[in-house]
Amino acid sequence: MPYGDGMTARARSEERRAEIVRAALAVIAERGYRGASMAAVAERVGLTQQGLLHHFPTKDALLVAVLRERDRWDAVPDSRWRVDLLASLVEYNATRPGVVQTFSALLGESVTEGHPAREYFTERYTRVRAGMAAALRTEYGDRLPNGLTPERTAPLLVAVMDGLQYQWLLDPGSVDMPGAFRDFLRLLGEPVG
Amino acid sequence: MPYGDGMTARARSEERRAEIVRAALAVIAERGYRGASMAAVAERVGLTQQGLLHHFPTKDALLVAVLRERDRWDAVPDSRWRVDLLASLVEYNATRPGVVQTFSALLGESVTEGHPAREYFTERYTRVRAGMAAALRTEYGDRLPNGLTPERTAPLLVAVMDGLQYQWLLDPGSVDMPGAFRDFLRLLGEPVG
DNA sequence: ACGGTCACCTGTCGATCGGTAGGTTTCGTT
DNA sequence: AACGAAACCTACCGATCGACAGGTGACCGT
Repeated sequence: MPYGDGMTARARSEERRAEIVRAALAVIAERGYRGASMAAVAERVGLTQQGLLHHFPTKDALLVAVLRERDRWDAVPDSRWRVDLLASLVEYNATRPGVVQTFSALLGESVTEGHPAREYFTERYTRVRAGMAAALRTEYGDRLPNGLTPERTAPLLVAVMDGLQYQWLLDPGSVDMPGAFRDFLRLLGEPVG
Repeated sequence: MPYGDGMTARARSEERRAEIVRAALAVIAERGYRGASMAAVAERVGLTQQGLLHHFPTKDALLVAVLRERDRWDAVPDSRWRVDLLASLVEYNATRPGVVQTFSALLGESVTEGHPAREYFTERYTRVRAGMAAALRTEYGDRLPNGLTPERTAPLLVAVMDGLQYQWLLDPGSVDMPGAFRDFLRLLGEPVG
C-alpha cells in the first residue's frame, strides 16, 4: 500500500494543497491579500517559500484557490433557498470570525484598481443578488410588503449581511450580528406562505 | 506682502499639506493603504518621497491626516439629523466614487490585525450608531414600525449604507445605490411626525 | 533494480518598501 | 545685509517582496 497511510500520491498532494489554502485563509484574515506574504503562508505549513511555490506557482494562483474554496464553502442561494436559512447562515458565520474576516478583508481590497479578486466579487454579487431575488420570489411572491419587488430587495439583503459583518468584526461586543439580521428580516414582514 | 500672493508662510504650508492629503486619498482609493506607497503620493504632488516626508514624517502620520479630513468632510449624525438627509448624503456619495472608494478600501483593511485605522473605525462606528439612534428617536419616537427600537435599527441603517457602497463600487451599472437606500428607508415606514 | 516524477530544498535576483542622514536653496524677519 | 527656519533635495540603508534557476532525495510504477 503506497505511503503506508492509505493515501495515493494524488490524494496526499491534494491534502497538502488544502492545508496550504487553509493557512492562506488565516494569513489573509490577519493581513489582507496585499499584506499577506507567500513566506508567511509557507511558514505556517512548515515549508519554505519556494516549497510553497511548488504547489502554487504564483501568489495569484493561491488566491484563486482560496476563492474557489469559498465557493465550495457557502453555496450561492437560489430559488430553492429559504430566507430563514440565511439567518442560520449568519448565525453560523458568527461562530467563524476568521473566515468572515478573510472575505471581508478581501471584499474591501477588491474595490481597488487592478485587484485580482475584483472580477470574482463582481460576478459573485451578480449571482448572489439574482439567487436572493429568486428565493424571495418563491417565498413572498412578486410583491414584498411596502411595495418592494424581490429584485429591489435582494441588494438590501446582501448589503445588510456585509455591512453587519464589518461592524461585528470591528466591535464584536457591541454588535449582535445574528440578532440584527433577524431584525432586518422582520422588517420584510411575514412570507405569504 | 509675503509670498506675493497674499499668503502667509503658515497658510502656504497648510495648503501644501492639504494638497498632499488629497493626493493620498486618491492613491489609497487606487491601492488601499497597505498598497499605497509614499513615493506614489509624492509623485502625484510633484515631490520626491523625502520631500513628502518633510511634511508627514511617517506613513501613519499621513493616514491620520486623511482620517481627520474625513471627519471634517462628513459630520457624524446626531439627534438634530433627519433621516431623509441621509438619503441626500447617499445621493451625494454616488457622485463621488473616489472618496467612497477610499474609505471602503480603508474599512475593509481595518479589520485586519494591527491595522492603523482599526481603532479609528471602531470608535467612529460607535459614535455613528449612537448618533443614528438619536436621530431615529427624535423622528420616530421610541418604537419603530415592526417593534424595533432606535438602538436596534441604527446598526441596520449603517450596514445598508456600507454594504450598498461595496456592491455599487464593484458594479455601478447594476446597483442603484441611492434608490436602494430609499427603498430601505421605506421599509422603516413613515415617521410619526 | 531502475527510471522518472514529485516534493521540496538552497541560492539568488531585481524591485520596492518606509525611513535616516545630511546637505542646499528659498525666503521672511530683523 | 545677515540670520534662521522652512522646504525640499541627493544619497543611502536594511528589510521584504514575489519569483526564477537549479539542485537533491524520496517514492512511485514498471
